[in-house]
Amino acid sequence: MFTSISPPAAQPPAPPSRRELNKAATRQAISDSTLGLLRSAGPGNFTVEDIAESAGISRRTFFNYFSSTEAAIASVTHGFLDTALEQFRLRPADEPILESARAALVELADPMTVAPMAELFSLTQASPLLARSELEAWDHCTEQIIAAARERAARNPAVDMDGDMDELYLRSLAGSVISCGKAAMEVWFSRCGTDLSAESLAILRQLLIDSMALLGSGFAASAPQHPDSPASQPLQSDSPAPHSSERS
Amino acid sequence: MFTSISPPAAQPPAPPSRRELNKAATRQAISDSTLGLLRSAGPGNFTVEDIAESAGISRRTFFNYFSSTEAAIASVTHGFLDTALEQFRLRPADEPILESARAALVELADPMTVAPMAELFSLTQASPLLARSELEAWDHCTEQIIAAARERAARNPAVDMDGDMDELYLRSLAGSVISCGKAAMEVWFSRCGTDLSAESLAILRQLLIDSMALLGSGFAASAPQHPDSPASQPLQSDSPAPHSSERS
DNA sequence: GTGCAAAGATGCACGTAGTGTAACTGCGTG
DNA sequence: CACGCAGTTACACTACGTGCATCTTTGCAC
Repeated sequence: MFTSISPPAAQPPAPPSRRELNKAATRQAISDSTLGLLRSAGPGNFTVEDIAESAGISRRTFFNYFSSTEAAIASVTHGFLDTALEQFRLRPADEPILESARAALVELADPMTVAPMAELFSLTQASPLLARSELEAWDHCTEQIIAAARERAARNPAVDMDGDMDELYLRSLAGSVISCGKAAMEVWFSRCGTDLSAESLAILRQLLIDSMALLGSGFAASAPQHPDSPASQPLQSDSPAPHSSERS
Repeated sequence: MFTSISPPAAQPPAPPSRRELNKAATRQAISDSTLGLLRSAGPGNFTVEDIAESAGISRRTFFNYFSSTEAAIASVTHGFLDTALEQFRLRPADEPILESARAALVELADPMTVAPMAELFSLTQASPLLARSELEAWDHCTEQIIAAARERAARNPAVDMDGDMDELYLRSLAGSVISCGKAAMEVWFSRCGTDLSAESLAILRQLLIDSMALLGSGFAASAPQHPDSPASQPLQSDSPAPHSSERS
């Protein structure tokens, strides 16, 4: 993937200037140092000055990149959710949102992608100090999904956007999707910890699929009385997943 | 509908001791002073010392009650969500969770209950500073719902709790319910602002009902193509709640 | 009432978080 | 090479949150 000759004009693809590079490197160094201290010292047991020293920068510079230690830590979550959003955005516009979400989430069950998240989960266990920025990250992702879904609908005149209903619909759906994805992640971690083996990732995939299926089925309109009926049809990850649209 | 609120509470029926009373009064004074400053100065434009002075206490005492200004502000949201949880908990144990949630949420559409929330919404508009504690409050409510639902299931041997599925089910459902309730509140506020008239509350009720219906129907497995079909038909609270389309 | 013990409020000090500001350094450009 | 600018750094300052010692209030027994 050589982006040929794109001097400094293109917006996203080719600004490999020295300054941008240094900035990215510094940002990464800060993030790494923060994670390192989180590992060695534990949450709440190190200061911004420690991070700065570890990253080889000044305390002031840290705040030029992140507004707080929590923000630096949450950059992991942001990166994780950004890949999900990326996947979501390049789904076909006429696809049901739930199906797009399912597809995007399943893409996350990849070693390189979940590894940082899994470690973050393990490091922030029983530490409400860090929960704040995490919640913010998920909430931010919700807003992004709303924006993406709205833009998708705008490009898709087939669905009539009744100005009255769409706002509630979009916000409810996006929030629920995020909540279910989060729930799947939480259950997965509580079950598999930081295990990144193929079986563990398969479980994660299935949990994500199941949570989306629960959402799509309206949670079976009741309690999970029949483990076979509501959402556990063993649909495997890469097969087309017919996804029978269950309308009422 | 007078819920016959007797002066003391249920479990702690007789602790009107002087100490408890003073503590409650101080706590309320702090909360009031904080809200007052939020009104007069705006978010981020006053310090803990200002609150303490306004409440007639010392700065140190403030921190004996709240860990931060945000926490003091979020006490409003906590109170709001606590009433919802209270309603949820006294629903019959054999009722579907979604229906219980719907009933509990509709109870919130009461002037005395929503008034503080509505004002908080208006005061914290465009202020991400306060969003953190708000998110925490909603998240805390989610955990409470999970706990309540789990306890309910434990007392209801009819539903078999498959140890494998229930965790994902509970977390997904609870998170989705909260997300939808939140979405309804947000839409309501963006539409009605701090209007607490009967019509406005009817709209809120209907939004809450609609969001739960969306959830129960699996979001119609698609986009809201038919404004009449997806979620608005079955239940009307007590007023037709005329839907007026306004678009930006 | 008086005395006592515990709970709570207060003042003080300390470390840390963020932020404004001005000086400084290295990269990009003419 | 020199200039301009993005980015870094040092410094100062306000505010936050907490530990600790002290003082005041409350509850209780006598």
